[in-house]
Amino acid sequence: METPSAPRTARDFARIELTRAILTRARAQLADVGPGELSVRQIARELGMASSAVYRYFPSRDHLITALLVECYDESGDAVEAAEAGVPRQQLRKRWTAMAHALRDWALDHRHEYALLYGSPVPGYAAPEDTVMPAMRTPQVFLALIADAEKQGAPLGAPTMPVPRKERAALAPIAESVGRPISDERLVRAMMAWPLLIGQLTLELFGHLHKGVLDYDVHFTHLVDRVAGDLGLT
Amino acid sequence: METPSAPRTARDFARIELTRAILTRARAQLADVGPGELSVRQIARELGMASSAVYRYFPSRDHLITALLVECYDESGDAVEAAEAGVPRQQLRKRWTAMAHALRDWALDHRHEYALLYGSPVPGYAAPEDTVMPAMRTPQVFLALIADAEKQGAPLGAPTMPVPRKERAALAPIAESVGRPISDERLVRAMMAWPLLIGQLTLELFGHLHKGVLDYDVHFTHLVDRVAGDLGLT
DNA sequence: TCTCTTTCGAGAGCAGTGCTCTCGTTTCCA
DNA sequence: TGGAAACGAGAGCACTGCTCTCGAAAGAGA
Repeated sequence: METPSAPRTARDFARIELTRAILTRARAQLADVGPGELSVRQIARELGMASSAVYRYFPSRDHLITALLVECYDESGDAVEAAEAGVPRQQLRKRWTAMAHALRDWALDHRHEYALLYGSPVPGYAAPEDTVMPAMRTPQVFLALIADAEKQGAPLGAPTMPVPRKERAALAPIAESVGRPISDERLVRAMMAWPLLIGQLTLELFGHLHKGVLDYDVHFTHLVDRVAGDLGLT
Repeated sequence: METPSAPRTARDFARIELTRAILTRARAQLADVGPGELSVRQIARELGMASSAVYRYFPSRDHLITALLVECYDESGDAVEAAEAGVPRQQLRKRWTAMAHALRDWALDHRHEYALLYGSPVPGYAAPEDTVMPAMRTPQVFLALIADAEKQGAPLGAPTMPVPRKERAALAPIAESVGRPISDERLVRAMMAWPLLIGQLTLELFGHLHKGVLDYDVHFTHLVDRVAGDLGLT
């Protein structure tokens, strides 16, 4: 599993090259079969090697899938970060809509990968430590945006209800992990925007909503706009 | 697959009994393995029959899973309907919180079943017609509640933004399917509450949020309260 | 440069899967 | 009561993840 810290010998190079090749074939396979149907033997076959040889590089199918998981987290994180970074810092609303639509676009282009990230956990429920950092990238882009809004003193949308003490306590660890000041009210709204985004994409991609009855493009756009208003992003 | 419309012979009775037995064993197996790991052979083994015999009752594993799907939709629908029906009609807020918490409770008690319903689609992406009716039960409870709120003239929470023409057009089919008048603004908010609910449950159950860092009980409660306020449920 | 150890790929094999086909047996219906 | 339909069991096919062994290749230390 572990890559040699400094590739020195020809063997080291061959190893990381083959590791990459395996991951690449796995990704390609993921394009049309879904994480559950991913086959180690098929990958080996496409690479012209014995299936047992793959296990020199990934000790099990689950480890392979885990590697795929961080790769996909990183890729979607890249897409979101790039889209968000392309907008001038003070245009908060546009930064939000850019990242939201970037995530959706990526999801639509990589349905099985999205399922791998945000669908039901596929292996024997193992979320190894390696995955939590890459998984946090997109949420962190979002929270940084929220912190910027706080810093700019962007007024929130119409007030709703006070944040009770218990909820404030529940959110405290998250507020702390951001490392920048965010008002409770703003944080609560942010903590509703994220599952709304994921929930909407999940319902769209997994087809749980009556197919074709809803124009997802315009609905998603409107939904993102509303969230922007709610978060006071102008 | 199809059950005899009127069970008359002993064979008919045996058939529906065995069909039920298979489904029951499948449900039991689903309690601790997840939809993807569901094994026809294992079910046959537990029932003391040859695996080939199962195929007399379900032509394929996917058909079995589909049957499981409608069963789970119905079960969660029952739970939600029961909880919502136990609240006096005019207490709109309580009806909402009751159904939301009922859904979450059911999901927490049936994680794999929830994954089957709202996680990544497990078979070769087939959502047969049989599943759409049961799948609509819970959303329909919710929409009926919204229609009741409209009828009672419950004032919505603080205004946010107007509903653009395109969005109104997109939602038209859904408004129509409800069959009762709902203002655009209210419908839009309802159409945000539902994915928020599903998204929150998905993130909680699939553990995509840093484990243990958030008290899901209190957060979910607060979130549901906020949605209630937003929907004008008092 | 020559050993010695580690790493590698390939092949066979195990236990499991979904699914099909056949072959007697049982059940029902006319 | 005889023919047709449904049934359960078993063998078998093609596939899976994974393990083990074995011979070859590569690197490291002398």
